[in-house]
Amino acid sequence: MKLVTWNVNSLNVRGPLVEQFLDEVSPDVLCIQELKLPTERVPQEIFTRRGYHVAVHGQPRWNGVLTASKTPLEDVSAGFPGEEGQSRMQTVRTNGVQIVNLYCPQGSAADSPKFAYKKRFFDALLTWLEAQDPAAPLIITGDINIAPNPDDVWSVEAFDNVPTYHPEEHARWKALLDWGLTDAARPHLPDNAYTFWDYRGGSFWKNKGMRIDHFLVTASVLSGVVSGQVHRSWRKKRGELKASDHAPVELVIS
DNA sequence: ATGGTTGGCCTCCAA
Repeated sequence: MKLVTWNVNSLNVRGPLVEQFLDEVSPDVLCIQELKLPTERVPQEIFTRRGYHVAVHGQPRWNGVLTASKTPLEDVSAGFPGEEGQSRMQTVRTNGVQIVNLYCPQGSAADSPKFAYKKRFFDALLTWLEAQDPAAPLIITGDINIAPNPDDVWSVEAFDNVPTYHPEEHARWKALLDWGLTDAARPHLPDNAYTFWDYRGGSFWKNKGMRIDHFLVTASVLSGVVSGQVHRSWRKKRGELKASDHAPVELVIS
C-alpha cells in the first residue's frame, strides 16, 4: 500500500495539481488536509473518476480533511471532541488498517489562545488514543504541525519557544510514542527532510523548512514499512499549477 | 535585500 499525506492549502485552487499527482504517483490511499471548502463544494469527482472511494469532512473557509482510497472505505467517521467545531479529524478503515487523517492546529504564538487550543487538541487525541487497541493496525497521519527532533527544523534557535517546536508539544509527541506509536517515515528519510516550507521569504529556495507531516503507526504496521519519501518536486511547482506550501509525504507498506 | 506569500464568504485573518 502506497499511502500519501499532503496538506494542499485549498483543494479549490490545488484541484488540478492533485489530479496530476494522482495520475503520476498513483497512491493507494491519499490523505489531504486544508481543503478550505465546505463538504458540498468538494470536487469529489477528481477522485471518483479515477476509481477512488472518498470520505470528506469539510468546512467553509478553513481546515477540512479528505481521504481517498482505491479500496473501499469502511467505518468512516469524522470529528472528535478536540476539534471544537473545526474540521480537523476523520478516520476510515481501508486495506485492513485504521487510518486517522489529521490537520492539527498550528498554534500561532506560544502565549496565544491558539496554542492553548493546540494543546487541548493533542490532549483530546491522546484521550481518543487511550480507547484504541495498541495491538491493532493503526496509522495516524496528516499535518501534525509538530517538528519532533532538532533536525526537523531549519534552525533550532529560530524556534526557541515557538509553536511547532515547543517543549509542551514535544511532551505530547512523546506521549503518542509512549502509547505505542512510531514515527515511521523518519528512518527512511535523509537528514533535514522537510515537508513544509513557508511561502514567505523564499523559504523553499533557502531550504528553511520543517518536517511536520508524519505517519505515526502501531507495531503491526511498522513491521511492514518498506520505504518512505518526501515528494519535494511537488513543492517546486510554479506557473499555471502552483505548489502548496507542503510537499506530499509517502509511506509504502507491504 | 533588515527581507515578505498564499488563500478565503477576502481591504483582514490565518498559516
